[in-house]
Amino acid sequence: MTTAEATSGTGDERGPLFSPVERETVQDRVYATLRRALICGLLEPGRILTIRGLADQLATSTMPVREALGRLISEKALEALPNRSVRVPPVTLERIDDLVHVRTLIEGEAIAMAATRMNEADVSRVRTILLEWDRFRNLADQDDFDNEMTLNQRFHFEIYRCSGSAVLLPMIESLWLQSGPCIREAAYAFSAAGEADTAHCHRIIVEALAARDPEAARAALAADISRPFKTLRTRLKAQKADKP
Amino acid sequence: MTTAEATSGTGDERGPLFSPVERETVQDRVYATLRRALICGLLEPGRILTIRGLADQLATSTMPVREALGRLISEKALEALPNRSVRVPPVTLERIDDLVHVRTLIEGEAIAMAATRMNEADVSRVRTILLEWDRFRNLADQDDFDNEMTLNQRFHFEIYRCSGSAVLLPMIESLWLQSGPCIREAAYAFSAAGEADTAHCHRIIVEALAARDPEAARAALAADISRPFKTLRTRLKAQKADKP
DNA sequence: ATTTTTGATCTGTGATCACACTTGCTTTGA
DNA sequence: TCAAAGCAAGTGTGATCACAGATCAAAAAT
Repeated sequence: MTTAEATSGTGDERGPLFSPVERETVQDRVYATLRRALICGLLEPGRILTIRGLADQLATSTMPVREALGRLISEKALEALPNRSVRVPPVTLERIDDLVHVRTLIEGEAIAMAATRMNEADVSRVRTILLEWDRFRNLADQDDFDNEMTLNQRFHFEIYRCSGSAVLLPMIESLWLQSGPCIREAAYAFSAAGEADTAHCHRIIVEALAARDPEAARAALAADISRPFKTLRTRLKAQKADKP
Repeated sequence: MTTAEATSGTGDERGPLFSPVERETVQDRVYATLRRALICGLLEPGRILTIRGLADQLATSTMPVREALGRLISEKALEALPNRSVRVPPVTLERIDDLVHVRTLIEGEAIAMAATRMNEADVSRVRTILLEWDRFRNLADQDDFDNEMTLNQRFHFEIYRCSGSAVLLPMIESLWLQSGPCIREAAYAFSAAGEADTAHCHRIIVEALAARDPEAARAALAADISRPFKTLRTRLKAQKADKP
C-alpha cells in the first residue's frame, strides 16, 4: 500500500496524484504503425497488402490487423479490391489534382480559422517546432525522411488544431493519409532544394499567423501544399509519355 | 450448362450477357444497416451501442458487428468512449455550428464544381428525382421519414457525384453520417412547413444548375443546409435555458 | 507448342472460445 | 439507515478454427 492510498481512502479528493494509465490495444498499435508508414510514404502506391503477411511482420495474430485495415479502408487510406484483397491506392494525374484541390480548400479554411483564433502562446509553439526543425536539419545531414515528415506533420497539425473545428481535423488527417504515398514519390525529387523551399514557405506561414492575416496564411499554405505535388505531376507526365 | 455457356466458351467476347454477381458480406450488410439508421436519424444522440446487443438484433455473430462499428467510428459517425463502449455522438451547440460551417464549405464546393460540369442528361436526372419526390408527397400523407430522407439523399448525391471528385464524395458521406442524428432531432419541428421550404430550396438549386451558375448553386445549397440546423439550434438553446 | 484442366496453396470471412475489465446489485458490516 | 466490500452478469479484445473463393503452377489434352 502506497502513502497516497494510506492517507486518503479513495485518493480522489487531493488533486491528481496519478494520471490515468493508458490502455493501448494491439489493434491500436497496428493501426498506428500502418498509419505512420502510410503518411511517411513507406508503402509505394499499388502495393497489395495481405492480412497474414502484415500479421507475421508485426508479430500479432490476424485479428487486430484485419480491423486496422478495415479502419484504414473506410478512411480511404487503403483500397478494397473486388478480389477482397487490399492495396494502397495507385496515383493518377486526376487523383493528384483532386487531392491538391481539396487539400487547399479544407486546410486553407482551417488555417484561416486558426489565424483569427491563435494567441501568442499558440504562435510561439509553432515557432518552436520550426526552430527545432532548423536545428535538426543542420545537425543531421543524412536523409532522415521519417523525422522530416514527423516534424512537418507536427508543424501543420499544431496550426490546424487551433482552428477549433472538431469536424475539420479528422478530414485533414484522412487527406494526409491519402496523399502520403503520393508525396513519397516526389520526396526524392527535391531532397536538397525542396527542403529549403519548404522552410521558406513555413516561415511565410508563421509570419501570416503572427500578423493574424487569414488570407495571407491561406495563400502561403496553398503554395506549400501544391509544391511537392507539382514536381510529382511533371514526373508522372514524363513517365506517361515514356511508356504509353 | 446454360445456353450462353454452350455457345461461347468463356462468354466474355460477345458483350455483357451477365452482370457480375454481387458478393455481399455479412459485415457489409451490418454496416449498411447501421449507416442507414444513422443518416435517417433512427439512433438518438448519446445512445450507447453494444456489440452483442446489435448482433442479437441483426441475428448475426459479434464479428461482423464489431468490424462495422470500427468502420463507423473511424468515419466519426460513432464515438469510442474510454470505457471501451461506443455511442452515437451527443449534439452540442458548438458541434452544430461546426457541422454547418464545414458542410457549406465542402458541399458548396462540390455543387459549384458540378454546376460547371453537368450536361443536359445530368440535370434532367436530378429533375426526375424532384418530380418523384413531389409525387410521393402528394400520394402518401403519412410521415414516412425513411423515404423522405432517402429521396433527399439521392437528390443531393446525384448532384455531388457530378463534381467528379473522388476525394470529396467520401467526405460528404461522412458529414451526412455525422449530421444524421442531429437532423432527426430537428425533423419533427418542420414536418409540415419544412417540407415545403425544402422543396422550394431544391427547386432553386436545380434552376441554378440548369443555368450553369456555380455561385448561385452554392448559395442556394447553403440555405438548404443551414435551415434544419437553425431550428435545431434555437430548440437546443431553449432546452439549455430551461434546465441549465 | 499452345491451351485447358486440375490440384495445391493462400487469403479473407465468420463462428466460437478464453481472458480481462467494467458495471450493477446484493450482502455485510458499522 | 447507509456505505463499503464482494459477487455475478455483461462486454470488448484477441486467438484459433472451419470454410469458401482466388491464385498460380504443373500436368494433361489438343
